[in-house]
Amino acid sequence: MFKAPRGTSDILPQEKAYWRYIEEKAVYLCQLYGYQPLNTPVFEDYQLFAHIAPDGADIIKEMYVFEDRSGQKLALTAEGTAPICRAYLEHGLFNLPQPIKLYYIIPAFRYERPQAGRYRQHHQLGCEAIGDADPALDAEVIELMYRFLSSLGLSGLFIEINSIGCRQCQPDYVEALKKYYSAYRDRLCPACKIRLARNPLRLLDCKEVSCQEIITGAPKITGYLCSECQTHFQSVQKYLTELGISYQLNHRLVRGLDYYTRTVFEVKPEGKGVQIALGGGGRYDNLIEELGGKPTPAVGFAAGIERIIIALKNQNVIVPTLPKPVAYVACLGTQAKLEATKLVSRLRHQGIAAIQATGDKSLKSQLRQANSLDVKYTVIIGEKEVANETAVLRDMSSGEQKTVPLSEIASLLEKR
RNA sequence: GUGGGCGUAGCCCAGUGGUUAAGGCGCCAGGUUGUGGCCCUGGAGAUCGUGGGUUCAAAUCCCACCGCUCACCCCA
Repeated sequence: MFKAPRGTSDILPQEKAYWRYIEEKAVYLCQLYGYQPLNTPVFEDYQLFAHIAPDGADIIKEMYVFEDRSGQKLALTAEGTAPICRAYLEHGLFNLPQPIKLYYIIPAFRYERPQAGRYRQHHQLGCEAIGDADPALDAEVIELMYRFLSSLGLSGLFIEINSIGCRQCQPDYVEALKKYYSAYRDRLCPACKIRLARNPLRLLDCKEVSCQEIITGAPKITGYLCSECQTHFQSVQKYLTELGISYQLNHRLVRGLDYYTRTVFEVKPEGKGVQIALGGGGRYDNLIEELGGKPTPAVGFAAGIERIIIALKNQNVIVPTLPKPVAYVACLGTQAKLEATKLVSRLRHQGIAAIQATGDKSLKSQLRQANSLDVKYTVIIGEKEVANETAVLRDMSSGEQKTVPLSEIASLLEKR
């Protein structure tokens, strides 16, 4: 038997209730904040993603890379920001008044070992504000992300923010960090030895007990920010405070993707066990230039839909169920079935969700099915009703029923 | 990529070497003549994840692979 590939899953109707709920909230809030939908393809030129992280980075190694029949090297979308920037450039969106605000819900693919909240195909809601360096946008994006998650009914969310500087000041900090760490080289965990050489900022993120002490004494990036970055970061914080968004400064927060500059942030749910980030993002003022555009500042976030669903379940948030059919049309006999078929069609044309009994089931089993479908009404058409051009309309919760003219069924149901 | 736990019908699960693999949920059909939800009765549904091995005999022991899961790594 075939199974869904590892790290992927089918989303069954019951699960879809969560998706509907999340997507509706997302679409509503995004338009409320002035973000417009833009969808990018599920695969892109492989080279597009080469810009989001250094060569040896995991996210590059974890990409689904393949060649199509023409030999072009492609990759399944690994994250949403680079494709959005590509589309921004490709369609000349920089010619419109800036900033451009876009959102998307797309699948993203990473070949990694699956576990809770980490899948080979997952889905992200992302929002990007491109073309303006205003710290008010950083705050707006953070507020939007926070509001989105809390409006879903999630509680205990906490936001962490940090600034990782810009091309001017970050290198100074990285130097200082390297210098500090080189004194402890032999005490570092194996992973950190690699980080020291390859991606020193990630040293701060290490969870190894033996490295904690070293991290504590490490220089903090906030001490190395250039005056512009400092001012920017302070403004972001001021805006957040004014907006009533509470946040925690975490000078150890760095993000895995290469393109981030200045503001970075994450949202996590409180609770025991691992705290996986529901969403994260930051400013990426260099990415568009790296992709071949003019220097263009931008800021955005992405939230993981599957992770949000996990959090909703953990917190026992009740989500609205998917709509149920209103009427079930049962029938007895060939002639009745014909009438039932016509009635169901008429009901549907009038916007009344209706289900027709199919097969040759007994009335008993038809009603059983109606019951399990949780319909409000069952319409029963038998020999007698066919002869009289009537139908029995049964209210499934009260069990009351009456015989009415067939032609009136639709309008009777419409009123309820 | 590293390490731990697990893998019995659609779902939950009993069964740790020996006749036709148990139960619950769900599903299907009945409980007289055209009526659901409760109850009762019956039925269908399992190559016991896959492939090897040990043994007279394996769902039960061993190995490999696959998958699930948890932690690490990384990330949404």
